[in-house]
Amino acid sequence: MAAVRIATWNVNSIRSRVDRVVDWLGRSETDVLLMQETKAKDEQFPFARFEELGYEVAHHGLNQWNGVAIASRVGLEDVSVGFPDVPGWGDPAAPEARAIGATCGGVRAWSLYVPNGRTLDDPHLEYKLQWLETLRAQTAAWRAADPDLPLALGGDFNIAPFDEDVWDMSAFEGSTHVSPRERAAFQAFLDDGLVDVVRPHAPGPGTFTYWDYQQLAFPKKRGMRIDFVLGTPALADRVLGAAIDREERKGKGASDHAPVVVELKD
DNA sequence: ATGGTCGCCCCGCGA
Repeated sequence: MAAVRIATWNVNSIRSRVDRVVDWLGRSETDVLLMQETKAKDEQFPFARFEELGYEVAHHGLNQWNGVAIASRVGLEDVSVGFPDVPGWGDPAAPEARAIGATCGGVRAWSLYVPNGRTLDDPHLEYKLQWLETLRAQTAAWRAADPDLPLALGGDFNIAPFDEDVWDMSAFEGSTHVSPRERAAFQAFLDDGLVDVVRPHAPGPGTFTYWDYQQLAFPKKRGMRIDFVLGTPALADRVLGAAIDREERKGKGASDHAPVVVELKD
């Protein structure tokens, strides 16, 4: 088999975006697509549109708010959802975090939608931080059990880890996504030895994955880098290249996030 | 052209 291409994409509603998503899949030679914000219940997900292209799909969506999915044409095994020990997890009424994992082509891949946090004084921010710490500890446990695990954590982290990851820090004073506590929660993954496998291939500043729909943010280049693929060393060693496909942010009917693509050698 | 939110299933709210 040739190289494996893994992508993560916050699609902002799969039902409103499915034509664009499957068109992109057909063109991009992506083998494993991690999707977030499908905004669909499981019974609403358009599985057939992926299956007819040769992809298996696993979806985890409890309500209209978020929902995550993995589409793979290189196998989809050992699917699991969620982190049950996180408060709020599994509450169907919670418009909050979702996670789904599977083994695809020998890589353990997770599609993550990290809680937004809303505002610095909102209880959802504490939930976000707790959720991230639970994920970090879980990831560390998996790695302790299998040091050579090729693991990819892909998704919308709702954190801009460095100043260069937003267009203007002064516009984010008092905001979530850039606060020291959120950045520390992200940095903890890096301190554990996980690697942002995209940044070396798509360096900043001004390299973003998300642009708000409002106020002409995209043409004005007012974006944020909040979508990431973090890999274990066993995965990072296999990275041939990575890119943010900002072309997909263009035009009518675009998601507000661009796909982030990582290519791995066998 | 990349052009002044979008998408939910509720008509406001979260992002």
